[in-house]
Amino acid sequence: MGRAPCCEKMGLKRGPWTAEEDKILVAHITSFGHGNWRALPKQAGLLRCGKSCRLRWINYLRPDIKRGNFSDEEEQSIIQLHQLLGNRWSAIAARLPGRTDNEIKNVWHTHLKKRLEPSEQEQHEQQPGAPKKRKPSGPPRRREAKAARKAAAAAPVSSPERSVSSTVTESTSVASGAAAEHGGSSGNSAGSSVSVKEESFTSESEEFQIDESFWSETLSMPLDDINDVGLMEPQDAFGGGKSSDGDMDYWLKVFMEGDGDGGDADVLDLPQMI
DNA sequence: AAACTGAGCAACCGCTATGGG
DNA sequence: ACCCATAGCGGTTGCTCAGTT
Repeated sequence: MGRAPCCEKMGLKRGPWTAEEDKILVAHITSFGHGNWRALPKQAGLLRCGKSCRLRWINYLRPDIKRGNFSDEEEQSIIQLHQLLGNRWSAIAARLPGRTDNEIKNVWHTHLKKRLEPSEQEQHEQQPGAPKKRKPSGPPRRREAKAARKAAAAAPVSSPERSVSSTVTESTSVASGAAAEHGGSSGNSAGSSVSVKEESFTSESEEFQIDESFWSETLSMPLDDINDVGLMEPQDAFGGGKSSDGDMDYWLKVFMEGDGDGGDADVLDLPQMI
C-alpha cells in the first residue's frame, strides 16, 4: 500500500537519541499528545522521522515503562504467552504492563529462548549441550549492570545525573489515583492530548524535569487505558480483532478461560504482571 | 593491560493493517 | 470500491561494553 518512504533520509537524523532529543519529544508529547506521528517531529522541531519518534516514545520514553530486570513471574509469563501466541510480541507486551514489545522480544531472544532450548534438548535427547565457553551459570551479571545503567539513563526526563532516578517502577507503586483523569499518555493519541501544562519543562538550559505529578498521574492511570488494546480485552483478544486472528483468539480464549481441565489455570491469572 | 568475544539492547527496515477521503 | 497516508508490528542490524583470554 502506498507507503511513504520512511524518513526521506534527507536531513533526518538517525541513530541513537540524545538526551536533548528525548527532552524535546517528551515535552512535545506531554503537551500536545501524539496525534500524528508523521507531523510530530516537524511540530516538535526534531530532525527525526515520525516513525523513529514513535518508536522512541513507545519503547523508551513513555512514562509507564517499567524498567529494570524482568521478574521471574514476568519471564514465566512471557514463556507461557509465547507458547500460546508465538512471536506476537505486541500481544504479549499487552499482557505485561510496563513492558514493551521490543523489550520482550529482546529478552526472549537473549535469555528465554536460550534458557528453553537446552531444556528442550535435554528433553528430546538426554545429551548435555557442549559446555559453553562463558556464562558459567547463575544470573547474567551483565544484565543487572545494564539494568542499573538503563534505569539511570532511562528516565528521559531528568537530567543525566538523574537525581530523581529512583525508578519509574518505584513511583508506580505510590502513584496515587490523583490524576487518572488525564487521558493517559500511551493511549494518549491525538484527542486526549494531555493537559499537563503544569509540568515544569523549563528552558533547555535548566534541568529538564517533569513534575512528579505527571508520573504519578500517568503511572496511575487505569491500566485499561494503557493496555486497552490487548490486555484481556474480550472483544479484541477474543474475536473482536482482526479476523485473521480468529483461530489464535479462539485458542487464546480457551487458554485463558480454561478448557475444562484447568491445566493452565495459572496462566489465566496473569492478566497483569504488576 | 590490551585484545578479543559475544551478550544485550536500542534503533532501523520493510511489511501489513487500518482508516479516511 | 478504490487509493493513499499513517500506524503498528515483527525481524534484523549494529553498537556498546562486561567478561574472558
